[in-house]
Amino acid sequence: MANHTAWTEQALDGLREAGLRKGGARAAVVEHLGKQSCCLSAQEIFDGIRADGGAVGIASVYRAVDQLADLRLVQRVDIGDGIARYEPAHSGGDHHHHLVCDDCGKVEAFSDPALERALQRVAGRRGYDMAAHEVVLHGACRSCQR
Amino acid sequence: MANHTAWTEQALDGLREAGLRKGGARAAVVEHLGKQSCCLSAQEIFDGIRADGGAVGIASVYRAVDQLADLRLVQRVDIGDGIARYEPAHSGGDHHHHLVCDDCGKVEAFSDPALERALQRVAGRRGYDMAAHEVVLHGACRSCQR
DNA sequence: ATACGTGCAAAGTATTTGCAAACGG
DNA sequence: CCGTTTGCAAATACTTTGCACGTAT
Repeated sequence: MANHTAWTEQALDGLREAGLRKGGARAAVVEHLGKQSCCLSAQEIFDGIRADGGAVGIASVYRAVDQLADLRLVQRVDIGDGIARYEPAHSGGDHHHHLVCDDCGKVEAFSDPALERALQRVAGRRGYDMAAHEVVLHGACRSCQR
Repeated sequence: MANHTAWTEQALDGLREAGLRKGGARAAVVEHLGKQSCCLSAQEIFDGIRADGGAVGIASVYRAVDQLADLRLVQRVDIGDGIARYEPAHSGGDHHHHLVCDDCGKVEAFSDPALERALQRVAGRRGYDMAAHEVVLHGACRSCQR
């Protein structure tokens, strides 16, 4: 489970290979994302870094997640509230998607191999070289049903 | 295939049942959406109605799609560019999802029963009463690969 | 008649960009 | 050193809201 550190290093490596320097803000964003398991908005990343004593600008957070997304090191997640969220792109087995409760706003993660297979099949059938994909389920969670 | 009209009527019915009056802007949005098969942004709906000679305000378009989404008559689609899109919610067999080419920006629709089954299974397993779901595949389309 | 719907313009939020100073290699 | 990165503030883009007027029922 402690592959957070693993992702952090993989991300820093990826940035270096892309010819990007390791500035303070970029490193702080990578480190903060590496500590999280699920998706965070730019504002949440910004607040989190500040809470840890870091002094970054929100613009740098946006620039960092944008570059990381371009390099496929982070996955952009859109749960439908108009706020972009970002999470480490797990090339390995941690890959997951999201269940959103429209009632209480809770966001849960899930993963399902059959779903992934179906997606691969669809992409192949259409001749797509699939770089990423996103699945969001909306509904009422168990506790919100009545 | 001419269930566009069918959806239009279903949507107007739904609005009436919800106690909403049939104002000009709302009707124009429903009619315009009914003519489309795939997702449109608020701006595109606005432009389309204007092109047809209608005179609506963009605010009314946003209000209309918002109400239609609340009534589950339209599905909100987020393809990752920060612009919300909307399309008729096909309760029937027209249900589909989207393939986005990150290179040329093309958006294609697809549907896959195995995918739907996998989603239902996941929701059931987690005790979710699934109201909607969205699947977006990103990648390079056949023509953009080289 | 009266509450609801609409259009416009102003406000609000999330995100991007210009730029001079700080910094990494 | 020199080009990249950063933080700030201003700009932009999409969406929402306030309000006076129009309209459906």
